[in-house]
Amino acid sequence: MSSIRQALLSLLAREPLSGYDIKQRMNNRLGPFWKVGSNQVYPELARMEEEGLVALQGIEQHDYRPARKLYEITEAGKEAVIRWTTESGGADQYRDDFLLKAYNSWLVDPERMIEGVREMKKQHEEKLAAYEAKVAELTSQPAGGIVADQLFSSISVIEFGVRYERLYVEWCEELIAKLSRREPG
Amino acid sequence: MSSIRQALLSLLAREPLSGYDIKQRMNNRLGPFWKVGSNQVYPELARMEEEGLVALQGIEQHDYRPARKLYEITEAGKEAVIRWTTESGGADQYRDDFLLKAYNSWLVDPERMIEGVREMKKQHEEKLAAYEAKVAELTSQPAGGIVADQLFSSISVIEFGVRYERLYVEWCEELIAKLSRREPG
DNA sequence: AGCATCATGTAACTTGTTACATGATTGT
DNA sequence: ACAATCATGTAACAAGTTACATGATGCT
Repeated sequence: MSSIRQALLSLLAREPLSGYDIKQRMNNRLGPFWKVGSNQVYPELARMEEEGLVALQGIEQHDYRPARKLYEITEAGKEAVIRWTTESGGADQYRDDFLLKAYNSWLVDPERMIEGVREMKKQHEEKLAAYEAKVAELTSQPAGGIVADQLFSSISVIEFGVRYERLYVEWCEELIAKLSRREPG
Repeated sequence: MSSIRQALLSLLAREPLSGYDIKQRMNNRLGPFWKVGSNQVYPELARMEEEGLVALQGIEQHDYRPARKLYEITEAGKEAVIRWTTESGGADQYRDDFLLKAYNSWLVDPERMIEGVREMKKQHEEKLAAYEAKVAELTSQPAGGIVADQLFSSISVIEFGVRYERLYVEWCEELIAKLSRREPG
């Protein structure tokens, strides 16, 4: 099963959404955790509707705006998400271009390399700040019932992001330190 | 520029290799950090040879075995790696199916979810052990000159892997603890 | 007898990415 | 005037995965 499909169903399991909503959720809210384009969202929604995993709940029309096609998950869709969520699968392989660049660090001038690492560090610091803000925002939200469980799940995931970015930043710092020692002078 | 191409060139920058060697290096040595199939390696090598980034160094023939086509990196190839390594690029987006499953944890029975998390934790513990062994192996290797720099680069990358797996295992443990609290009883 | 290893590759298929296309309105 | 936002989609291309194909030897 394709991963976008899983992502869409996971979002729709929480609330009815339009294709546009989904794109926003993925690119802004949880992004840059997962990015998708309209080309993936709309055709996949159509395919899932055909297969009965989602259903068109209705079409909203606000003034002049283009019509919003709201989709909701069906029972079959919910079952599919639950099945996938509980089924066991191998760990995804981690893949990052920048690690490959670090693997090539012996090839290039340390000073040049340090520049690149600093830049990367900065980018991850920004992500870290964004995730931390998001955790704070979600944590301060008082809620009960099913929503509390949803919040708990969301926070767990973003918490992972926070730690991941922290680890990345620390690793960059140490790499810079090590490369500095190698520098002539 | 495709990532496999970069991976192949990064390996060939260190020493001449055959397609088979490259596959082994990626799937065993550094794997499961990065997996490739022969379908990606051989055509890419051929393409890079056409473009003058690598050159056929010679063909080895040991007894009965199929001929080994040894490739070496050219000056143009080396320049391309260095250019790519020093050029700045956006941080890769992190993507992991299991996080999406965690995002759906509110949907499923906590006990079922805990099972899945335990399984995932185990897989990452295994990767952690493998990376730690690799770091130990590389650290104990005495070497000087250019090889020392190559070793330093390799260790940096695997060190990242060690920390990443450690973080993953810890996160799994905490998720299990949190899910346990949610369980009825 | 049957499977794994070494070593090369091809073919078919599924995913993901980049760019294009439309069209009204609100903000600069 | 020009860009951005809302909202839908299509088309063309690039990348990655799974399965297939060959053929000798060594191990169980």
